[in-house]
Amino acid sequence: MGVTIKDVAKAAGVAPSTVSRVIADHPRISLATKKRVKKAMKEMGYHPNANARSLANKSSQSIGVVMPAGADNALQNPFFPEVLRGISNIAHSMDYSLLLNTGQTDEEILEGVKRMVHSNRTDGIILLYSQLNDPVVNFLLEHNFPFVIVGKPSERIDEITHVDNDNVRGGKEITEHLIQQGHERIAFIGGSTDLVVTVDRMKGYQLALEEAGLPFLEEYRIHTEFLESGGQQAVNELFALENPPTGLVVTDDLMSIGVVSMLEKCGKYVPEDISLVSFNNVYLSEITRPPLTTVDIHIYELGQQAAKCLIEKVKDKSEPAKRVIVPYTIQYRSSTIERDMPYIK
Amino acid sequence: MGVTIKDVAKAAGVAPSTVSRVIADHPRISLATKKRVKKAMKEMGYHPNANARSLANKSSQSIGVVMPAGADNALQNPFFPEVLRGISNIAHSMDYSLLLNTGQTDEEILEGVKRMVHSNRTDGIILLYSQLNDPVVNFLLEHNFPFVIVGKPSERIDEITHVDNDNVRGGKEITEHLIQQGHERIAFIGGSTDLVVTVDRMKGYQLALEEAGLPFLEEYRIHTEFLESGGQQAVNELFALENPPTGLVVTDDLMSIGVVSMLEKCGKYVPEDISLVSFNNVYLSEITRPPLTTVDIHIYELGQQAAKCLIEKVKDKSEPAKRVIVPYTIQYRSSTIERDMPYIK
DNA sequence: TACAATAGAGATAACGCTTACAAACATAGA
DNA sequence: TCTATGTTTGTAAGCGTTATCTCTATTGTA
Repeated sequence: MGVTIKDVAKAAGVAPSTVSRVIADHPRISLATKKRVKKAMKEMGYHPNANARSLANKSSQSIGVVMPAGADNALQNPFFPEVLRGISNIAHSMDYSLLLNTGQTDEEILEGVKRMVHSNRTDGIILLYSQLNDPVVNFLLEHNFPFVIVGKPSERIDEITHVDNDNVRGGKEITEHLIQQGHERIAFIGGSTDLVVTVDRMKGYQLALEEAGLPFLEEYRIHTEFLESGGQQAVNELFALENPPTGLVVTDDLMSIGVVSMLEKCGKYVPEDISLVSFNNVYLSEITRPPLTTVDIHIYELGQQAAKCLIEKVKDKSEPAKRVIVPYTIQYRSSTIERDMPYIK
Repeated sequence: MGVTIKDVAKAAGVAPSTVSRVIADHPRISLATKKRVKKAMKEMGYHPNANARSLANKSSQSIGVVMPAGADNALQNPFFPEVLRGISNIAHSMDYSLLLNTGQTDEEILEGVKRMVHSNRTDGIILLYSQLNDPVVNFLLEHNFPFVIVGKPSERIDEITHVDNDNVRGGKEITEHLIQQGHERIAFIGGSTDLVVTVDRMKGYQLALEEAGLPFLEEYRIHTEFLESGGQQAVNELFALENPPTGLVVTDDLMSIGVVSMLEKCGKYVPEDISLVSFNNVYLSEITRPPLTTVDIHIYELGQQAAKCLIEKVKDKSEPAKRVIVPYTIQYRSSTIERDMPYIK
């Protein structure tokens, strides 16, 4: 149905291989024929067939993007469309297509990745999450298939190209902000400890506490997804403590919104009764009430960098594993407030 | 590098075509050889090359998904990951891949779609938005390329398969809820009128007002993106009116959160001072404060249906244009409150 | 002037798979 | 025994590109 390279060749009075060379912008081709062929291509509305190209080239000019498994609402996090935008931006500018992979379960994801890789549909893969002992990572590593992780690999970190923020430092700095405002009882609310990002941010939180000589208390740590009503209960318990916290470090803006809401149910207001700091700086954190003081991790750029790294790696398989740290900035807004009450033993 | 069909054929002592037939589950193949070939495939770790397949088949077993242009924050709307999940679910189960297309501008989008179509990389396309006079739609229509719209086409509606909610009725019903609660001065806040969904929901709003004998006032309608600070100003103006509204119909949960926040800046609280109803029922609308009374449009199912329709259409091009209406439900939560104050002329 | 070097373009063989079409084989009916 | 019929498999020609090799002019050099 479509116009093929042969049709163009015939029309331009050259051989198919010549047309191919024109497409590839081969140097050994005279300006005259180049023009003639290009004209013919335009006139006939010729567009190369990507599948044929991929077959001959053994390269698909497309990169796979893997979202975490989510039967739950985690995927509703604006983080994902935003990284996608960043990735898409670079991919587009480099003439790569995006192949998306999602799934309800980890097995489904793995299966999808296997398909992508084995079927030669993609040249490389970007993982939009990083969790402990991920079979997908192992698979990719085993097959020596180019991939990059957005986030920090949970193991074999030196072998895996990844783009990340310095979440430990970010966690530390944002916690310090709370400390500087006079808070001494600061709790931590984060997602699953299987997620590397949670662990890192908590490390930063711990570091800040230690440096300030504040205790790092077990009962001040909550790990929840806020999908189950368990979240509410955990928060309740936190404030039923003898010495409830006055400051909260929450690892995600979306989660923060849930927390603010839960607190209010208990009659606690942010920031009047309790200060809260958060991570990601999605659009929401600006329009919610109160606007959140949050670590802006520059999601869009994370995506861009990931795409860049991957394409480099795809073009030259011998490219060594790299680590790109996208600097964060802190958005100071109004979810925290000065506090001078001293720490009560 | 990879194992090819020939390798398997040799190993199993059959011809390549036989292997191919085994893959395709061709009926005219003896159980014995089928087993033998399958065993060989497994042992050698054979996986068909998708590009070669697509080339021979003239079908790529993959569907393109087009997100709206967004240099702005509109894409951070949880709507998108959610439809994607729905689409992905069906696609996966039917062994289709997902090709994603985004872009900063409308031109970029169009260009991307053209590439997808011309390069034979995709068998069909799902549009995740519907706007007035969309060049993408025209292009697809012109080329008679299978596609479906999530939403309502702005024109040639009978020629375009689309899956949508009854947004007019939804708009009407949710507005009626406000009216039943005694509200008589109800304003409307929505996105651009270029978006069909905005128009439809507004129509429903208007219908409800008219049926209840309430006036449909120009000054009660705001169209904004809430990205520009213009949003704040518009809301200010609304409440500077002689008779400010006591009820608000907002076309999107994300927008609602912005509105609630803006109102609070003006010292107005939802639902105490003003009731608010909304659309979409994303996860956020449940965890925000107050939890929003909102029209649940079943985003996930929209995605599923769209994928199903597209795949049908792809498999049989002569499939007529269809219209699938996913029923909505209303989530009553606590962003509205009874009001008995009568309408003041 | 002769001969190597080189630029420009054609022929042809992959790339891995599908699919008529043909061939081989077995079975049954005459 | 021989043809007719049906089942199972093989052969080979694409699908649309790219890459390699070859051939012919043309240019430069001794």
